Amino acid sequence: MVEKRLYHSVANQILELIDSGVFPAGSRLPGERDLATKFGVSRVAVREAEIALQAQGRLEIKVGSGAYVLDGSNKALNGLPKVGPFELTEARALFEAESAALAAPIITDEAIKELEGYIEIMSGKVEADITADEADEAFHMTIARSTNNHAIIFVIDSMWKMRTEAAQLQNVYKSVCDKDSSHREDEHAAILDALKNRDPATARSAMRAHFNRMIEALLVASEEAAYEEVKRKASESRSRFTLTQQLH
Amino acid sequence: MVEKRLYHSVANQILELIDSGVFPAGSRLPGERDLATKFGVSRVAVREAEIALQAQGRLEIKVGSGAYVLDGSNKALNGLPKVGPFELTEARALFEAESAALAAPIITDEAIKELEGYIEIMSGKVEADITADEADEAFHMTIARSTNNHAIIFVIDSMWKMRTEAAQLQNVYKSVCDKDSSHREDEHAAILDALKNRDPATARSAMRAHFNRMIEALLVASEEAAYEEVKRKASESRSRFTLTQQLH
DNA sequence: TACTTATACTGGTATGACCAATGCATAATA
DNA sequence: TATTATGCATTGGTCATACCAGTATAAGTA
Repeated sequence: MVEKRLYHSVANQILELIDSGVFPAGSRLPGERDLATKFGVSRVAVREAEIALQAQGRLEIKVGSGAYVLDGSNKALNGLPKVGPFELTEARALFEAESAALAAPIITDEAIKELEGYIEIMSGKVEADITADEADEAFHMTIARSTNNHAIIFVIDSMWKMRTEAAQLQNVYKSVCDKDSSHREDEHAAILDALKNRDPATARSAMRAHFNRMIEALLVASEEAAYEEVKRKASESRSRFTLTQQLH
Repeated sequence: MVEKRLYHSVANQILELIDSGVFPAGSRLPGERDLATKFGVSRVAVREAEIALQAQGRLEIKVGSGAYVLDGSNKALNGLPKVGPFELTEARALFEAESAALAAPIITDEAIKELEGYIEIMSGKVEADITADEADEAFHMTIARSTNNHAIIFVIDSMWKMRTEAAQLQNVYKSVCDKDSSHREDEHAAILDALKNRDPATARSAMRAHFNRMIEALLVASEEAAYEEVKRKASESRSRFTLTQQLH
């Protein structure tokens, strides 16, 4: 990873030390002067790094005492929480369905046209300067923006920026998304259709179905995986989610 | 406002200049050296302030060129988006209702007890080291945590941290919350009751009703207000929200 | 033993210096 | 004249050093 600013690099090095257990939560970091010599940089760089980490909620800096490690086990590099693919998809199913329902009665014709464009890009029928995945995100964000509700827009945008915690989970997630691309078209078309009809209830259920099927695919993929951790999360997610499905 | 670190103060001064229109979006800030002498601080303090603002997405710093103001008209001091009370309550109605529905089947007895405690605190029947408002927030966050879904917990927590953009709107919001305190007890009791019965559908509708009533109160209060801006947002919010209500 | 005090830390801030990237005015060129 | 090359002033990035103000702990005192 290339860092433009030196303090980014220093911050990442500090995070590595924390995550590797050298400095567990609650412990005190070495002084800025020590870290500076240890990393071969000036004290300024260490200060800026620690300030950045403090802003991300990973450190608490006490004057005259030191910098203390906060429990950041549930936080990713970007400050957003670490979430597994199951709970992330579950949350999306719930929230994006409501987003679609809210958007349906008030979505503009321009937004509809935009959505049609993204679907074409995802199908690969037209040339575009964005990838299919980027078009996927744009599709969902355009619906969110159509709610005209900034809180909803922020929330859904945040969920797109969250990343899964573990590498193997992320790989499972990615492979599912790839295999999913065929279904994706139909499901997006169904969502768009409901929006065209300005039908909130259908838009909601179509969006739910979209994510529900993604969860099902995730469950299949995770059961094929060799990791117990993945299987445990799968069963957790399934027991909750199946119940919710029955309610709609 | 008391700032612990100097760069906080400097960052706020820079933000004031931006918000007051001295440096509009897209414009270039004076050099770090100029700002340092202007504010009567060292260049280090200015640098740290600009780094913090960059992390908040308010500035873009280009080496050799300068610091450029990004459009932050929709962002509050804490980095979260500025949202009006209507859209915020609307988003809460949607998302927290789903949160309650998801939590209902799996909420623990311990969490139920905790919720009962918060209700007692809000009613003023018991002494506590937290205020009624803090108990209110704790009530909702406990439900969110009961979903066991970190994405949902993060989202609902974020919405509690959002603040309304304009002072007059905030006052309207606050006064409504105060007048609402009597209803609040009953509504919270209804939510708790549904959770006790592990009934997702009822929990969802009870939570919706809770926020729906708050929106109604907001609309009444805003129509009494003298500001056209408030009235406009009220009508916007009502036209959307009434429709959504019919769907559940 | 209990309390005060001295001292060696810590982070916070300031200053001045130098480097590399940038951008613009100027000069050299086609 | 239009275009390109060049030089220099400005900007952010980094460093070394110094000093200040809290903090914590060991030494000293009652």
